[in-house]
Amino acid sequence: MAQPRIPRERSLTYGLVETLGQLIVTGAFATQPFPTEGELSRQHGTSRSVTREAVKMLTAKGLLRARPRQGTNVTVESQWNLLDPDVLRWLLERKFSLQLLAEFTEMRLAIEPAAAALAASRADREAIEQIRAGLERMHAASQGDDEPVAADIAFHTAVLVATGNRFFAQLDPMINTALRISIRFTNRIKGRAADIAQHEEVLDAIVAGDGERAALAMRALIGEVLELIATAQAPPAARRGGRSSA
Amino acid sequence: MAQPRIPRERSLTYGLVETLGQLIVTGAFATQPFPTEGELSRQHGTSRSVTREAVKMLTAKGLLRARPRQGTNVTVESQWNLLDPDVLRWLLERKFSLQLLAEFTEMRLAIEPAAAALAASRADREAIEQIRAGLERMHAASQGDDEPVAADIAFHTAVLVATGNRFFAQLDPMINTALRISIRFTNRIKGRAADIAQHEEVLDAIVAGDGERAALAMRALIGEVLELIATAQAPPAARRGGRSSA
DNA sequence: CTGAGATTAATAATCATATAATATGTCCGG
DNA sequence: CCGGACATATTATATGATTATTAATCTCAG
Repeated sequence: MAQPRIPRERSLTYGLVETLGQLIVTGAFATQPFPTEGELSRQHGTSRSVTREAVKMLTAKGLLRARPRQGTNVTVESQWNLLDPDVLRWLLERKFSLQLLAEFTEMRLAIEPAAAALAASRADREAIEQIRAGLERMHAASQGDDEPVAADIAFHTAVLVATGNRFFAQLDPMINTALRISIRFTNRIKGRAADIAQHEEVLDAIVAGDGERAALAMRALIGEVLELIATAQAPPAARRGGRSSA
Repeated sequence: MAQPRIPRERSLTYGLVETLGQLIVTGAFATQPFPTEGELSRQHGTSRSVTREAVKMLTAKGLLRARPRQGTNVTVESQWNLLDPDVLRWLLERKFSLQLLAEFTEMRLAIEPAAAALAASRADREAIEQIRAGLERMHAASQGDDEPVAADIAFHTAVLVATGNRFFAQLDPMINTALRISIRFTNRIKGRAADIAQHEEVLDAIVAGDGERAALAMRALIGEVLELIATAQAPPAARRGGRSSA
């Protein structure tokens, strides 16, 4: 009679959202129709309440659309809300593509230099301390005393917050999510130590209140990432010794 | 026994989301605690299912947080997802502030010039036709033959889509929502006819494939809006004949 | 008095079931 | 061939009961 006491770090509903979200983005329902409410409940052993709420959340993320009698359907990919950290994470983790990573980096190239410039003109002492703390974590990480990915993310988050602009700050969860996967990729290509100096340049410019220089430094930083991705995307024939792709 | 047949354009759940969302952003629960599940059902005459699903959607938008025993609470404003069109609309319509509008425009200033540059380098014939169509609607609107707000929005949407970058395209619903209110404001300050030429410059640059010029033109366009807002925000003493604010 | 640990109680989370509303297709009469 | 009545599948809504979680309270040894 005693339930197995499965400790779940999240509720049943969120667990189901996670499971279904990953299935959807990987195209599990591209050929077969999306299950009906009752079928979902049976397949995943959850009540209809839980099922319904999970479907509702996925609808809010733009992945599903439910209508009476017609059933629940997966929407076309262009309607998926990439700005939602969950959706973005599912795509990058379960259906990774350099193309998507390139598009994401392209957007960072628009956002973050502007954020650095705003930070230079407006960051208060506390905000600058946060940026500095991120940089110091990167230094520590290069010595093996901190987690390099977390350190890098802390730096970029601090810059976004330092803008004092709520919209830039709101982009943080999404950028953090993608950055985590992005770094995983770029780390395989080049060492981290090299660009700590570039991050330092960004901080210096912000402290000096020089928005233009801060933007340029940030642009250089992200531009390099974009180039790395573009290189990896280039047809293998253009690279030495690459395996032919077909 | 016949139900009153109230035609509801949206479901009960979405109606409740709308109602509660507006109440939350206007601070209706700043002093009093947020009602419990059962109380909400009674107050709004909806079932617990509907109530729960509405709460879940507002949780996804970052406005609420529900925990057993503690109840459901309104989160701190910094956690509200401004990138969600609903949240943004509620804020701008029900709790308008020039400060928020300024921050939004600041972000457009980062996004849209970059989008214009990308469009210049990548837009295909179809995408350019969409931008041109938007511009032509603006012309028509200046003659009273179209809706000026819709025309302006169509133009900016077309540029975002023309980037071929899914992230820029995804920003569209949010920018559209805020633009609708933004234009309502700036229209009160200046006539629209003046800046059609500037929009034309953006299109010309994109057609010519000149990303830098396209970005500059777009930046000028949005920069003017930001200046308008900044002027309106300036302390009344700095303006001629303004009423004292206290 | 104090603090750690056990107990209680309030509330969301989940489950189960029933009814209503709404599209979608089918069939029949014209 | 067409249009409307009707059947049907599925989501939407409603309701009551049970379970899990956790803040608050109480207990009691120190």
